[in-house]
Amino acid sequence: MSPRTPEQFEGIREEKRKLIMNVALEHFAAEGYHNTTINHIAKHAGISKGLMYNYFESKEELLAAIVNRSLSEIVRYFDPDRDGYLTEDEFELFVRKLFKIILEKRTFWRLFYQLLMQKDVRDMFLKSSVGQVDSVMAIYSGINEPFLTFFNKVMTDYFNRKKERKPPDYDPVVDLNLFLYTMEGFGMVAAYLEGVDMTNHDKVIDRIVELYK
Amino acid sequence: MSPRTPEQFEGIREEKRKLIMNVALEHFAAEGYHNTTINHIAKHAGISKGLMYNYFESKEELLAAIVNRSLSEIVRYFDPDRDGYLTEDEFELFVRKLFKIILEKRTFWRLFYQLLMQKDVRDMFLKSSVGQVDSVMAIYSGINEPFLTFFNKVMTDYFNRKKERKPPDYDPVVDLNLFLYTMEGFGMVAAYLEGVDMTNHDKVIDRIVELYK
Amino acid sequence: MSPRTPEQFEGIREEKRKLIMNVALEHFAAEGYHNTTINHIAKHAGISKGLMYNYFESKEELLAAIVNRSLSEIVRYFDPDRDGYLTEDEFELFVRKLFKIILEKRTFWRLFYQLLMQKDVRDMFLKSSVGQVDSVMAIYSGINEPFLTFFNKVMTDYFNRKKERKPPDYDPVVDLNLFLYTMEGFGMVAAYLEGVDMTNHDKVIDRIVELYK
Amino acid sequence: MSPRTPEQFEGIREEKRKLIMNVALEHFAAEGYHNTTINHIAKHAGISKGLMYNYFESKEELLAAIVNRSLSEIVRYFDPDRDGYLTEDEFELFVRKLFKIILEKRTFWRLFYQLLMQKDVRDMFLKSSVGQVDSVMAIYSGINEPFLTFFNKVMTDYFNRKKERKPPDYDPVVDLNLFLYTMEGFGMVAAYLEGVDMTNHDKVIDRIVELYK
DNA sequence: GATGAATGAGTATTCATTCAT
DNA sequence: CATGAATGAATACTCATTCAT
Repeated sequence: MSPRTPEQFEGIREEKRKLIMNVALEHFAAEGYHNTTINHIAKHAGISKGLMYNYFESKEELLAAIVNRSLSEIVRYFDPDRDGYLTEDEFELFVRKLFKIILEKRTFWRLFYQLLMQKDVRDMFLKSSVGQVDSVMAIYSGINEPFLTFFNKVMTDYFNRKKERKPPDYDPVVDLNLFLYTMEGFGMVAAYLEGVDMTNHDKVIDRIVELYK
Repeated sequence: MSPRTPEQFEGIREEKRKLIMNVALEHFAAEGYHNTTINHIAKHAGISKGLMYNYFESKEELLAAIVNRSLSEIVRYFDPDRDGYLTEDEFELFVRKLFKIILEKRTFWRLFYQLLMQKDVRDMFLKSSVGQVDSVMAIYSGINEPFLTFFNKVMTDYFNRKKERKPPDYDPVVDLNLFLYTMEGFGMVAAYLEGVDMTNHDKVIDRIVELYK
Repeated sequence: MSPRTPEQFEGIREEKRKLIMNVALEHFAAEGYHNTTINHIAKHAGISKGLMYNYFESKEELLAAIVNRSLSEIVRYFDPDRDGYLTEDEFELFVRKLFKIILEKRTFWRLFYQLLMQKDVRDMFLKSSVGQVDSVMAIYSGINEPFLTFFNKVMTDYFNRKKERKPPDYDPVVDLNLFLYTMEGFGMVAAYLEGVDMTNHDKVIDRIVELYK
Repeated sequence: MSPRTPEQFEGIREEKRKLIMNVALEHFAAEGYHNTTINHIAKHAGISKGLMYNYFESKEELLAAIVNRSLSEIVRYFDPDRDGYLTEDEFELFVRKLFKIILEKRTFWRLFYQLLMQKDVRDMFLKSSVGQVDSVMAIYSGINEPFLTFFNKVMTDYFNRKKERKPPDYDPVVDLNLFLYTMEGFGMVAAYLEGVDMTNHDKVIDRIVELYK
């Protein structure tokens, strides 16, 4: 019955924010951003519409918070030693990690690809564009430019170094592109095919590692 | 001064229909289906809102008409001799054709991927789902089930036959999946990266053919 | 192949007008005035929307034409010798005629009662109101004031004269009102009850005659 | 400054609902259901269009709420001891009550008859139809089937029993029909004739009681 | 903090009517 | 005479956002 400390209040606030974001992610991913009403989210989060606006300035800001949270998480997930040098084994680890996170966070990816495809929403995030690395990655840039630059550099470097182990006609840029296409194609399918049959996706991963390591 | 003949009317209708569909495709692809208002389309097509409804029963029907038109075109595009047997050279031809159409119809694909990502819109088209072949293809099924079944069969057959030319540990299902992922990833990137650098995409195609032929 | 004479043209025009009016009546009565579109009528009459406006200046005018035609018909139907004196036998004849026409022209009455109930439509017809005689009759006034005045006078006169044959407490105004209510209630039920059971309506008529003759 | 209690909210809701329904009834009755726009109602109720939809899901639902409220009231009004037996005095009471309510709720009846006459609106309410008892009553059935069945039974029973007190050629079905026609005719006239002269309606009631008791 | 009543700009759609041919 | 393409004002309904309590 003793009055709550400021820390407790802060804790409660943080919990509520998380709750709202989780509920919103669920519905944004399932029904689409435009089709999900604030009312709907509030109701499912067990709070009032008004309170929503106490936690988030707008529907857009709510979306941004969700995307940023998940992307940060992903960036953290790949937080390497940042030495900028990817060994073959580190590459394999990275690929396997990437697949793991794609399959684990399917709900978020469903939302993410959806956003990627809608100009107005994309514009919220996408500020600058970057050369080699592609659109899925580019969306980071609005949020985590340093990571993207880093990723770009490391990957290009890795594929360039492969040249030594490959036939003379080997083109690292082509290989990098193919690798990225494959990962993205997989991501999209994994995110969107409802009952995606992943029984043999282990073999697929092995094959990718084999092809691009 | 003499009244218009039925042929003239038909001509006018056909022209206007095309005009509206083209304008709508442009805007659906660029701004998103939900964000493109009928008003906007009408204005850009230089007609009144009311006339839109003389040609299309609803916004949904307009979208359906656009998608059906393009998909039919694509199906026709791949209309083979239908002997169900894909030789290696036919496979190569098919891949090159696929790339060609992806790059030629980027506007449509931009719309298409967008639709794929939005549950409510997807539900308009997606009726039945099919085993092996993935989501991008599955959307055909609502429209051209026979083609999809055919495509599925032919591709599976082709990759199975490759087994003879490959090492003993070769797994055709894995290879087919990788191939599809790559194609889809490429499609998405091509459709979405605004100024996608396709300077070396010929080499990419060559490499794909090399990998999956 | 000889060119049509002006009379023939006029005849064709008259036929088309009738056709349109009949089709329109059918649909106005069944689906309601506001729910029946000009397009619908034109299509069912086998002509173009434009031509409709060659025959009738507006939807309203079409409705007015229909109502006027039918009411005139009814007025003509009751066209008496206009001596203003209704004998008991003439009264009975009149009642039986009234029932006959109600049952024969149910489609029209359905429309008529519908119009009666909608202020905006009623206002098209109803100009002046009249004392004793009620609303169904009052609607005539906009169209056939003389008939209504006549009807009013004759009926009042008839019921007044009945006083001699009735008990001392007999009130002709009350009786006239009751008579009119009954006729109107019957009219409404006959017009509106889909499969109105009229098997014993002969007995009902007999009884009305018996009561009010 | 303290937040409103749920009871306060409920109170506000109830008041506003009533307000909207009353305003809507007024306008529906006067201008017709189709001619009364949501905008119009909102403006006259002093609220925004949007708020309307906070209280009623649609224009149709608003109408249904109005009709149901009034019909329930009427059913309650006639809620007898439900012994199913109508004595002569109870019949007289019932008739007088009926007239009373018709004259008191003229606005509602104006709407009601109007609805009865419009197929599309009627279909909203009219589910099942019933034998003897007529259309005005039949509209109850969608809402209060038990009451209608009860009414039907009691009335038929009452008129059948009268046979004993009447001449041998007395036909109760005919008499019941006539009675219903008269009541309905009166209802319609009362509802619709703007300045209906009801100065002598007491005598009319007396006469009806005299005729059908 | 918390509520949900209230707002209003926006959106798809309808339909009587006009008019070039 | 005849057609139906074209118009535009009107209409029901939605939803993010505000705000009094």
